[in-house]
Amino acid sequence: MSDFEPGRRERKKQATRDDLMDHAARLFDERGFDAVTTTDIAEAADVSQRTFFRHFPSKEAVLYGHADVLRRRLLDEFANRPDQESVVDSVIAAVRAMGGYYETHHDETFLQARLAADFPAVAAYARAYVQNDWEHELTAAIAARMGIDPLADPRPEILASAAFAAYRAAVRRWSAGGGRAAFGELLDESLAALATFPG
Amino acid sequence: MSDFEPGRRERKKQATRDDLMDHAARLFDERGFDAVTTTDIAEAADVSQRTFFRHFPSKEAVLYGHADVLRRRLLDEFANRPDQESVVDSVIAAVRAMGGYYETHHDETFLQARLAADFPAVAAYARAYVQNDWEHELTAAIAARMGIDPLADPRPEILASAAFAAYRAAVRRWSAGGGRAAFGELLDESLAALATFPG
DNA sequence: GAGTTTATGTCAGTCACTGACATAAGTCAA
DNA sequence: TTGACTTATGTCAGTGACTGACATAAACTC
Repeated sequence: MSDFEPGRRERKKQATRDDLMDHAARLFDERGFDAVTTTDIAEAADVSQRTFFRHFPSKEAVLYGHADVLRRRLLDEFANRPDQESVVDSVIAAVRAMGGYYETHHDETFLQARLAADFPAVAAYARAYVQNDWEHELTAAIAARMGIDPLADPRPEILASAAFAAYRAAVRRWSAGGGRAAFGELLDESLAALATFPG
Repeated sequence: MSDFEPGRRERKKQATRDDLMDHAARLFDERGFDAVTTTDIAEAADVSQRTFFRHFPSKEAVLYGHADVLRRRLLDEFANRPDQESVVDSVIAAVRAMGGYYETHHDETFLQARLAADFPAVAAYARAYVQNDWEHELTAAIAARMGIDPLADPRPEILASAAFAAYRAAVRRWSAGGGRAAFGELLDESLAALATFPG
């Protein structure tokens, strides 16, 4: 299938990328976002600062290096929902599919939430790049499923945006509780409000 | 009332701020966002670059110097809606109240839309700071009106987020049409999808 | 083993943004 | 009017994110 065994070059590249992400997370955790420079991260991973920026387009991006994994979960789940299901229920299931990542990657996701709460630049990046990307892709998928043009009809965008608002509300509650609650349950509670909107 | 006649110092400060905004808009319009430096803007307004950053926290912010005017319209309109009106209708009216600004300030708002379409940093700022702020305030107002805690109940955030998704959809259609359509009508069409959500 | 591709290092540069200190203009009271 | 104060601005020096250009060595291909 698509899981080709990559060559040594590709493996080393991935290893460098993972190293950068790991050391960045550790340093951000220890000192906070602002007190860590991209040079600090690069040196911790034993590469040049230039290499850091070849792997990540910004200092914020290294914190969300797995965003594409979540995006894939979202879109795969949506695509696999049965056709007869309502679009809202499919959207709920798709966003719900992202929730599992918070339980299997607790430290990573909780660090993201903590830093987003403490550092406006992190929150802005998450909102304007990460979530915006997810929302945009989900909007396109919804429109395709509905057979309409997302540029002409605002409904797909509204639905996707509402779904991610529920997602953010769940993250906020989870983060406020110290990350101890089961994220999946909070997300379910939050998404339930969608099904009964504007309830 | 609150419209005190400000003193000369305050008037000069406002004049400097307005100068910065005007020259920034002109330069952005002529050259695009990236090709204008904060020093360019400061020099055009005949002040130091340091003064630019005393008035605006970032290069992006000068483009949205009137965001608080729109925020006020949003919140004032929401607060003035009759109590017996449904919350969704009040939200629609509140967002609708922002629409008039696009007609009285066509060049300014169209420039914002054009730059946001062309420069990711502008779009990110608009989304993560400007709209996020409006959305947050509207969320708080909705929660107060509903008598619930916006941190515990996701519904206010979902509603506010859906409303601004409709707003963005209207801006996108307006911008794509070269700003020639009546923004208020596009916004009305977009917001109509809210009332029938998830229609 | 030769030729090609590419991930990385090095270097120099731009520019957004900030703290510290000095100054002049505006404000307010005696 | 004068004098004390507040504050908007200028100047200066600095930090750090991010980028283009060029060189090199490792990995890949044939």
